[in-house]
Amino acid sequence: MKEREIDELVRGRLSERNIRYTAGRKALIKAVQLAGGPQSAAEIHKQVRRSVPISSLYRSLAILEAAGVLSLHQGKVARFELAEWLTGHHHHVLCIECGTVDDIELDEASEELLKRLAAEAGGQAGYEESGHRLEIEGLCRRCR
Amino acid sequence: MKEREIDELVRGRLSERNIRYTAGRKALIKAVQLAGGPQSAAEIHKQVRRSVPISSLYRSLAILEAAGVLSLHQGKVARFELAEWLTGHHHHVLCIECGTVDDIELDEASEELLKRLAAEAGGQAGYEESGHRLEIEGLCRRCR
DNA sequence: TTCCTTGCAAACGATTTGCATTGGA
DNA sequence: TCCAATGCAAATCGTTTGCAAGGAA
Repeated sequence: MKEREIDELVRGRLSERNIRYTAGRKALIKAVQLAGGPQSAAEIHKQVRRSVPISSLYRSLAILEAAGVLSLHQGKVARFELAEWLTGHHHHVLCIECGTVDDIELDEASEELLKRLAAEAGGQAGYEESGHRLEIEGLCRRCR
Repeated sequence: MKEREIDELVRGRLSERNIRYTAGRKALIKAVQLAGGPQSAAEIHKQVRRSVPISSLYRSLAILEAAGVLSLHQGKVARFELAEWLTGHHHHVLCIECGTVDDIELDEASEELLKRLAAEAGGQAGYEESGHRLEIEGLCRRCR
């Protein structure tokens, strides 16, 4: 999708919600779009420092996320787990409501499938695959 | 793997590196192990507040991670991307060397497979699956 | 004795908030 | 005009560090 289209879609979504699509926000969206992967506030700020002060940057990120224009690829608190040589290879399920993260193990066939799929897709992207992880999002039992 | 075994493995790994396996660290490992999923420093601290002050907690987390006993499931800076209704559904490839993150799209068949696999596995874990993401790690072209 | 680890307090960096001001619909 | 957005500075939160004291090898 090209810049112009995204721009129009974002403008529409925001105006429905009485949120203004100002020059600063436009710059911010453009920076994220051009990056080609998830960006931190600092990285975005690097691209828009002249036009957007850091406080507005953070405020706009929060507003745009709440409006569904941006999505949070990973949160800001570090999370630790036992290394895989202690736990065995596994994946995660995350509750979108309460934030719980549970470990899950796939059955052997699925794991084999996934491994092959990851190696294949990684290869096509020009990467020499060395690992993969699957994160499944949803509502946990308690939040349902 | 049971608590006792993990304990021995950790003790071994640490002693090789001249790192002491103190009561506080043991408590910390136990807390992570019992949690069943990646834990934040705050969550771990909740379990060991009587015995481990927050500064020691953070220090031990860093030491244990460097020793390969803990692994960081997600870092501490928030990262944003455009929502999927703007970009289309996609996944990520990460270079373990330079940290680049690239978006990739799977072919339809693989995506279908993955979607089914995620819904299935999420369901078994008691989650009502609403999404999934695959992160593939490896070496990018430039780093190879 | 040696040196890793601890515990407290101070320092830090990232993020948030209060408030007066600006600017778009 | 009205209310969202801005910009600065102060506050806050999670995390890190300095340093003196404690404890294991």
